Amino acid sequence: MLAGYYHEASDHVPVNRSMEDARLREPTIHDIAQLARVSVGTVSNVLNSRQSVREELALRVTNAATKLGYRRNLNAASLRSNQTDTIAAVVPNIENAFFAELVSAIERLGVADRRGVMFLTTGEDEDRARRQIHGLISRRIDGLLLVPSFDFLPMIPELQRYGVPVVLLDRVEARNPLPTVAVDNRQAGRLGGNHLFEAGYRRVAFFGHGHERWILNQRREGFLDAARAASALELCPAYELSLEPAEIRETTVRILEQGARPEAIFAASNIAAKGVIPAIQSLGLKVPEDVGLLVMDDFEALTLLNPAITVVAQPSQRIAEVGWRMLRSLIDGEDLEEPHVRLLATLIVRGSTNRRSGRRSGR
Amino acid sequence: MLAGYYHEASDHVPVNRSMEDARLREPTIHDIAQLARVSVGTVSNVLNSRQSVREELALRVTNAATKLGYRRNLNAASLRSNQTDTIAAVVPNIENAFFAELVSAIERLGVADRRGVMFLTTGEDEDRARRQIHGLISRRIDGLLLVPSFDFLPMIPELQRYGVPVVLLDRVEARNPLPTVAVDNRQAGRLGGNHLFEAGYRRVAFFGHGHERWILNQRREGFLDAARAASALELCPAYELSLEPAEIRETTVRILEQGARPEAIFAASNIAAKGVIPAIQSLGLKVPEDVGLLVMDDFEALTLLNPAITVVAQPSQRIAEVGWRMLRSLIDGEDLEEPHVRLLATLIVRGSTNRRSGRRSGR
DNA sequence: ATGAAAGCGCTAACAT
DNA sequence: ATGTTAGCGCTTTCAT
Repeated sequence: MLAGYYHEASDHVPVNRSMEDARLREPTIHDIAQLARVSVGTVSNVLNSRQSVREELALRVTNAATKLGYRRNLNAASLRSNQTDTIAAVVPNIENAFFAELVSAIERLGVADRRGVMFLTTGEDEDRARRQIHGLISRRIDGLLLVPSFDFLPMIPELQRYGVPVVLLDRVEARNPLPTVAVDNRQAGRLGGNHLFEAGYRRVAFFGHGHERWILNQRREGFLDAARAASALELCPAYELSLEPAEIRETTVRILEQGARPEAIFAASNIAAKGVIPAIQSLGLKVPEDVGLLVMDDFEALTLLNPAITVVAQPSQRIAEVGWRMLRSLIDGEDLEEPHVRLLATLIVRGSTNRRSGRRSGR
Repeated sequence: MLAGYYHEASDHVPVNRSMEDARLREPTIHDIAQLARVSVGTVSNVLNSRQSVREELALRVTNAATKLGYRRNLNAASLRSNQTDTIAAVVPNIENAFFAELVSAIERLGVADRRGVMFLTTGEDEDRARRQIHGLISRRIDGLLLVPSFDFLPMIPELQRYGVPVVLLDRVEARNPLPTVAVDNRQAGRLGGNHLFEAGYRRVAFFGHGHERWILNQRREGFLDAARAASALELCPAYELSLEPAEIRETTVRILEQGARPEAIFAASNIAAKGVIPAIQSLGLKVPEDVGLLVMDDFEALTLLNPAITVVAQPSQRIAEVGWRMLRSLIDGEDLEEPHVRLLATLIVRGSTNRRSGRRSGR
């Protein structure tokens, strides 16, 4: 044996790798062990601050690691330890500002928590979603935060088998086999409705789009709660549900042109808003004098419009935080005290629902 | 040896892991091999369609794999093969629509190419960026697409040492030690300038913001090229550079209130636009009659405004495609025929620069 | 407290 | 064409 991997004494060590080429190869804990004259076990313990190691040895190890420019090979580590320090977040897309915020918040949590985060989008495509999740299983991620954009039920047994805990975010129904975190959509609808009725609007049209019927219904119920409370129910019959994005614009135009034109519009999602706003503009109607406007889901364009649009905002940051905490509990094998969390939406009043003062400058 | 890894018959098959608990454990290629009565080598060959395997055996293997619900352990595979089938994309943030598009495009390429993509953002924070990249090295990713938002030069030796090829996107200077793909910012500035001057505007103010001085200068040079060509140079002295987003609004107001008010504004980035637009609104000026507006970098809000805003758009999709192709070449050990690619920006004319016809409805 | 050695699941080199 | 086996870099168990 020509050039022992360890020093000459021991002899179960590769021949073909001496210290010389440790400068060329990616350094391993063996290189560190050799340089610091300790065993690989000790190196591992020091680097992961696991067991108590004599301070002097620990110093030798960290010095050697720095000197060699060592970077832990997480693939090797997780092969052995069965954890990857990686969690994944799957959302429908990131062009939607709400998901972009959610994803950003999750990433910040990951950085703070020293865990890697893998983001994937499904593009609302079931097949792609399936492949993405298979990829995640192959990478043996520690956990998954998922905004369902497809029928994920068939995936549950597989995820379970591979020990991947899942927390569902945002698009979740009442009863769910997995833990969930979402906004209270009924409260959100009520919040928006109350504001409109309190602002003096009576005949209010409610527009949604049809990606998630169940959520939309919740928002609508909340809106109707508010209408009932304001005794405005009979005055606001003009609401429409589950329109496709493209249809929303046409429908809005049609409804705004009819005899008893709605005094205000509740756009129940940002996609709905993108149909409603051009419709209002195309008719040359002024907001908020001719028609009031309230949108659910904040996004940047709404603050750039003149007047800026009043919104009911989802607490994306809080959703991320609570979801993250729940997922961590599951990863640590703890039980969840409350597997279904609903968070409150908040109202941000801007110019578009200021009925009394009429249009004001953008200031 | 009490409990051999392998079982009695062939003597190298697990004892403590019989077929029974293969239903409980995560299945491995050993389980498949046993069930299909072939060797692990053959299983590996079939699953990775590497060598020619007799069709009957191949079928037995794939059947067994399906039956067991097998998912390849990529960590183990890459430990051995030194490739992870994963590339990473690092961008400053994803709230910026341009980066969101870039990231989405990269992910689509990843799906098509059957590679995992890890996204990370730096939040323009150097320290966070460093940690993110260390995390990527620890995961031994195959390659990196990076939008620099920090001084990445010190990271290059480390990335090189760990054999991670890098392609820089978007924010890149003239001479760069790494391959780059970006829009031709000078051409983009020229394109926007030409359009404004051709539309009849003479006194045009140019606003940028200061995150990437070099890029901004390029856009400004292009704009000045156009001014020179239109002999409008002496008529448009009012341009400002490198303002912070917050300042841009104030500065815009100040300049629009001065005597020889600019007839049009070229907002050289989407961040600049977010200062310029509220400024124009707050003065009650009408676009495009009182002042024309052209923005570099398309984003959604610009189409929702009335009139919609004319933009010079970056080819985010193309940038992603070219960057991806270059990275793949590097991963495959090929040489790049052209390491610095510049792509053309495109002009999208909307209502905000239609000087002659004045304001029109949003249709 | 430290060292030795087994082995995680896979690929690749080699043998047949 | 198929089987056998070493070993990737790490963690972990067991000795000491």
